[in-house]
Amino acid sequence: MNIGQAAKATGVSAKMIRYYESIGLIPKALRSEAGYRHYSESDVHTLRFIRRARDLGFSVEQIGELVGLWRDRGRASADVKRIALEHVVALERKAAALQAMSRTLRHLAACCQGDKRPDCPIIEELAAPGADGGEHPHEPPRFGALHVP
Amino acid sequence: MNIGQAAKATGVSAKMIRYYESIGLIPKALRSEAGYRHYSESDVHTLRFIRRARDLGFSVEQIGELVGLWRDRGRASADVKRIALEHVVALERKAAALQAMSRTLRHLAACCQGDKRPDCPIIEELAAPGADGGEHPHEPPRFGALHVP
DNA sequence: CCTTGACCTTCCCATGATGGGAAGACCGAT
DNA sequence: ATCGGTCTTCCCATCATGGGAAGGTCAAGG
Repeated sequence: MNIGQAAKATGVSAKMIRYYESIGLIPKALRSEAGYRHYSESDVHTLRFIRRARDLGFSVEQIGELVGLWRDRGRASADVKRIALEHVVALERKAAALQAMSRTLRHLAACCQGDKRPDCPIIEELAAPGADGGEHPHEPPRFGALHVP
Repeated sequence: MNIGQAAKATGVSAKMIRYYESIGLIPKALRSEAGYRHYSESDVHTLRFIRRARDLGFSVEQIGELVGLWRDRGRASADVKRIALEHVVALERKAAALQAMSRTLRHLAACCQGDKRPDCPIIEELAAPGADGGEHPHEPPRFGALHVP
């Protein structure tokens, strides 16, 4: 199977398959004489595994660990569970951060007339030094970056 | 005020202040003879506005629009509200995506013994072609990227 | 046999917002 | 004058992904 077929069969783009190979997430594919990559059913299986893990928001690094555990018949399910739960924590933290922003904005927007006049509590909040009791040190709430695919 | 002081006063790093200038989000700062950037109270005000907008998750592009509206005394609050509500929609969509992932993983993890044995529903779900009725076209759920700061 | 179109290869660049760091100039205080 | 802190610009890295160019390959049909 060529890379395009593998891509269609797994939902992982050819570009990404090559990328995963380049960073060592998957082993180097066998090549035809002409240099075309060739994929077996087993490779396709692995790629599907990877895609599902990506769909659950795991980073490539985490996926590497998961693939390793998947292959390891002697794995402890505790290791898998730990990775999963760490990810759950990260996901929920990020979701909460987004919802906090959303909530704030919805409240502000609810107070905004939304007409032709310029008065707007949203702009005022952004501009306002309003009651900024010690907002200063601005310890920026630390969350990791997230790419929601 | 030099860039370092402006950074401390606003919670926007000097690096980012230069970056915002380079992409035109803020006008080019006045320079001292030696080339040092100089910031007025008004500039600091703008930077604080920008930081608050970033804290609410607005993109730099949206912030550009918001700053424009802020400066525009003849603005229609409807324009501000529209930008805010579009952002709310995006935020909630992303939060929902994260929570869906989290929920799935939590369910799987709840069924995982988490002991020394290898059996693990998490790994099985990732590996399993399980009941994939037409998962095929893999229309990847389209969300934008998000950087939760 | 040759063309055509679909596919493959590698390589480079871009995204978005941010940080890291180097090399060199400058400023203020001792 | 010297030292520590600060400024300048420039380049590179992140993370996962896509775009596109330039060129090689393959299969089908003329």
